[in-house]
Amino acid sequence: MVILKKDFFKRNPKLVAIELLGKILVRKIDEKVLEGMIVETEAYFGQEDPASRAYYGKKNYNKEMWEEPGKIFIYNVHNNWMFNIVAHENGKVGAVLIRAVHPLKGIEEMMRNRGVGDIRNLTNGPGKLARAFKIGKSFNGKFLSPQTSIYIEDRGIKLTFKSSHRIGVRKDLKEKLRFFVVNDEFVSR
DNA sequence: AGGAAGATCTACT
DNA sequence: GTAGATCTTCCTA
Repeated sequence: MVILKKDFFKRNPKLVAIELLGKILVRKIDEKVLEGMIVETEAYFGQEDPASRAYYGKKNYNKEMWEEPGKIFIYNVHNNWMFNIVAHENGKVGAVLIRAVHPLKGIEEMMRNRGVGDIRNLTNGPGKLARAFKIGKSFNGKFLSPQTSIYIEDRGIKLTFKSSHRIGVRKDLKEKLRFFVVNDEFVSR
């Protein structure tokens, strides 16, 4: 039961994306605890990556990708908040997008936040999980930690995973940078 | 002011 | 499973 710290994210985003699978996303809201196991991620690099938010250089809306690993990076797409974690080696740029989690605890609360009764539809997409966990723009630029009420735990779970190309992007790199757990019903699509 | 956006929901063939 | 409309936020590449 280890809380992931900055060092974990201070590596190649691809590696971080892979190792994030099976980790537990924990969110505390007042007395309530929400937990979900991460089952789908995508890695994004800096200016060399045409699908990355950082492709056009440092802007107001993406500057977090240049900042310290372990920070939360949030942006909006079609009225959905995307929950990313800054991850890169020293002097580089990058982030990992959490695309889906497997709900473990606080499921009723997630249903309330989402306005949905079907558990399979609760957190199987980036915008959905953000809504279920009540994650919005206000967390942008904050560190993952118990103090900010969002953090990630390692409980030693290891799972088999596969990779594919990233979803929804116009131009992708040759490399496959989406990673997902095999046989988990909460993987998106 | 206009448009694009790494998505989601609904309503179907 | 796929198609089309549409929620809002943030940009002007």
